[in-house]
Amino acid sequence: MSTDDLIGHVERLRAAPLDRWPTRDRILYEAGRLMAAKGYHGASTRDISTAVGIRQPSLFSHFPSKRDMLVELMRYEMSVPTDKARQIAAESAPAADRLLRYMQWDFDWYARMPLDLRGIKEELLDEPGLERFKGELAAWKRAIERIVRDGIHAGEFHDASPAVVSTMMSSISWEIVRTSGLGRSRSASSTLRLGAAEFILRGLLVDRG
Amino acid sequence: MSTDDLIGHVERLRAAPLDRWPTRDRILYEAGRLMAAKGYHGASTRDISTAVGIRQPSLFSHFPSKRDMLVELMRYEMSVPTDKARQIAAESAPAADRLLRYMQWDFDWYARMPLDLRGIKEELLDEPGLERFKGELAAWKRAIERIVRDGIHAGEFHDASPAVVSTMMSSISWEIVRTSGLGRSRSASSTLRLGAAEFILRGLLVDRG
DNA sequence: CCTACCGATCGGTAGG
DNA sequence: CCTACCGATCGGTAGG
Repeated sequence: MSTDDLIGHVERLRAAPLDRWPTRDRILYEAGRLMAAKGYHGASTRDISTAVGIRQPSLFSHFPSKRDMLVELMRYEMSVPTDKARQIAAESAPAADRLLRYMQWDFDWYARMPLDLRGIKEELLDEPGLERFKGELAAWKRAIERIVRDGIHAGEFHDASPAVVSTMMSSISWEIVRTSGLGRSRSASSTLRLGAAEFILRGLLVDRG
Repeated sequence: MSTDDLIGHVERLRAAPLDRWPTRDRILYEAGRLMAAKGYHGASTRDISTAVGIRQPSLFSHFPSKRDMLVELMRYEMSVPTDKARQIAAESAPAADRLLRYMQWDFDWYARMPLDLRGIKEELLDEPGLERFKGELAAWKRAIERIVRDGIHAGEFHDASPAVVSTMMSSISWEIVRTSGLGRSRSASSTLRLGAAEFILRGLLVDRG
């Protein structure tokens, strides 16, 4: 599935109640929830199947292995935002515009994500078969830091460290993953969403509007 | 062990080569490293004992259970900084002073930590027997946000969201845990350490010095 | 999507 | 700190 297909699929899931989701997506939902609570290794395939309401071996007619559930969640967590960051970084609008627009898209993507991505951690990229996501993570970072560097070069931004900015941004996305999502309270994360983008821009802009 | 004892113990570990550490600390070191790489559940007691160079059952003459290794690591990760934050928050110096001083201490604590704390995640607080650390996490947050609120009230700081500030700060600490420590490169984290404290203060201060 | 089942590995104990 | 070993649980397969 392409990035646009994944985005469209998420829209459809958001529009339907959980018990109307295809089994495959319900498996992904419960796998995400349990990996968030117990970690990837701590969430057993029996836990997942019980939550879905099927028997453990039935999982393997939807996914060839537990790892493939993780790979699918990783696409939502990482591949889609990386694609979006690359796309916005390549535009020619002022850096402040691009950075704000990306942050809004990013924070919104995670805040409205119907799957639970809290268990999808960077260390899992060391698991065999997940190495390819390391390249995507690096590409995301490169895209964001390119926007910051553009802004510094154009005199819009202070001479801040691009790495500090990308770090703070991904930390905030992660915090949004942690505090929002289906079934969790969104109020804390909505304060964060608005406050953080403003805070980051305030720290960067030479001319504070 | 009290907070001061833990701080002193860390100083001593830092001063000695790993192979001169007491077995108990070498176990903690390898447990931390492996939990960072594979998660708490993914790091088996056999993995840990092999890394230490002893047999698996020998671990249990140093720790009553695997969970107790986690509890000990949690003390370094959480109890010590919470104590320090509470202490600095209670002082009467200007908020900007206190905030900067705490950030310097905090970022330095994690940057020079000889144990690997990357596997010590907030979700683990839901494990049975670890609930008490939830209170410490809340106390840390309360202490930081009290400093920010003091600063806003005194007119030193903009009317920012205290929750956004504490979130950004803990995200940065976490990033330092991820990028520094024994055997990892410290250069990225030293940029972050200096840049982030400056960035946060710049975003807060009414009068940008 | 089910029942029946596999070999491997888990955390931990007994006893020295 | 060791050897020997425990019952429980793991991810996954066979065959319908």
